Amino acid sequence: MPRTDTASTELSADVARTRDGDAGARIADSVRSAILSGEQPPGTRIRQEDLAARFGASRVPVREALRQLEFEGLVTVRANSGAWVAQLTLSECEEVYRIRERIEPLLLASSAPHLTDDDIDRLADLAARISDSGDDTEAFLRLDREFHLASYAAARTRQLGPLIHKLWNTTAPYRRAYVASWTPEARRIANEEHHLIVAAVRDGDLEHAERILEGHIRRTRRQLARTPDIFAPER
Amino acid sequence: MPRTDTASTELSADVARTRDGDAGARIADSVRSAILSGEQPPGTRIRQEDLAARFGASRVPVREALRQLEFEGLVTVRANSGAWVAQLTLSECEEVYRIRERIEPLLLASSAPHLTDDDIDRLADLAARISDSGDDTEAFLRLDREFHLASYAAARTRQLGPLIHKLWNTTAPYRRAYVASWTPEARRIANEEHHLIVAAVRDGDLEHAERILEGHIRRTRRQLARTPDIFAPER
DNA sequence: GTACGAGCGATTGCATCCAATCACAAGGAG
DNA sequence: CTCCTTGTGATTGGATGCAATCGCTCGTAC
Repeated sequence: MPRTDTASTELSADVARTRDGDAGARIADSVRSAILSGEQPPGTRIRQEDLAARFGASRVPVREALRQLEFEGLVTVRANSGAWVAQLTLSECEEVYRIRERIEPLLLASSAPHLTDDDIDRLADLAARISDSGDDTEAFLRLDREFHLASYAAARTRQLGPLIHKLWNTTAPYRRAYVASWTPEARRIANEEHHLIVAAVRDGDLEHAERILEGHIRRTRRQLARTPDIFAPER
Repeated sequence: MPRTDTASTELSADVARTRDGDAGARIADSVRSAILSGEQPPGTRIRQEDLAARFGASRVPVREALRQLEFEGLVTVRANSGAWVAQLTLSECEEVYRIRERIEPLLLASSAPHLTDDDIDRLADLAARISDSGDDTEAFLRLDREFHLASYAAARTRQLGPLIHKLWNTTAPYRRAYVASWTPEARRIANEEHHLIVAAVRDGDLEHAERILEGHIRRTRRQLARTPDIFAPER
């Protein structure tokens, strides 16, 4: 694996002799982005020793990292057995979307009043770039995430923000798969909704922004069932 | 500390020579209930060595337990410094309630269709016993929690249920304080709402049940600001 | 040929040990 | 008298090592 190899040297060099008090968090960060980037798809086995070697650390902080990721829903740990990149069933994924449907509008409403005009200009720019991304799925995923998270960035919230971040992350591996399956029409609608959100936010019409966002997420949820094969079998 | 002492012997005896693969979880369970019961109020320092000694374990599983509790929002860990029982500011607590307001109705709606008549009878019984609990705060807290969680118990959900459980837990130490400050009138309204929820569930009117529950939580949230002194100072 | 059980390797779980860091207190300079 | 500095004790962070557990293979009985 040449790719992970370069990553490992870079990271172990970075980690090697620092003692900032939380090596586990750094390891978790790295594993998290590996999962989010699709480098490690759901179901992949994660061995503690491997990670330890990759980071030049012992298995103790690795275990902490795995625990952290477990509570973030990105990793599944089975006692005395091992850890795997978490798999979601279709209904679990729909569940996450139903939750997001209800609380992301709340976060947007908390953030929007604190967004500056510059922030909103940046949102508009992102929305435009998403529209221009054509059928480049990776670009869409990256920009879409950036757009929504930027719209929430001004919220001064210690509970809701991190929670929603977590929900985004747990479904991230699957977004990649089902976004790729969208029709041009579905993408066009999503793009429209982005622009509508920007307009509502700029207008200060929080209720309207909330409603569009709710519909945006709901519509996405209803499209999930179109690609049931990407999910783990129901238990 | 005679009280924690008895607890310690009991627990260490229980834990002593089992190796079921997750001592950390067991330690976390115990610390969690100590926090939820009010035995360890917010702000209490938690020393790893103490816990390790109490459970006859080393500090390694204790650290895992603390991490777990940190991600549950019950404990705050500062690197190289220590762990404390988490403190909430008033606005953080309100945030949790705003979240619950939006997603607990969803959980109720997921659960209600699967509740048997016996389950609903039991809910009605709990609602009655809550009404009868007078001004016994501890009884109210226990029964109220039992009532709501029982109303959610039939939901077959791997994401939403645990999340709401977590939200309940993070605010538990404060519920104790502000419920004690409720007027008889406030309690009476809460009791009414419990009965209304039971009636709506029995009737199969999910939308109505959702609306009452939402109002139930919102009303509670708006009463929080009446006891700002029990919360940590805003940062 | 199939099903069951014992043995072995691989991997995790936990205890012990050492080093790094922080909080606090005492001392000295301004 | 106040503020900064320095050293010491207490506590956490992480590495190493050993024991328990699990999955797998191979052999054996039916």
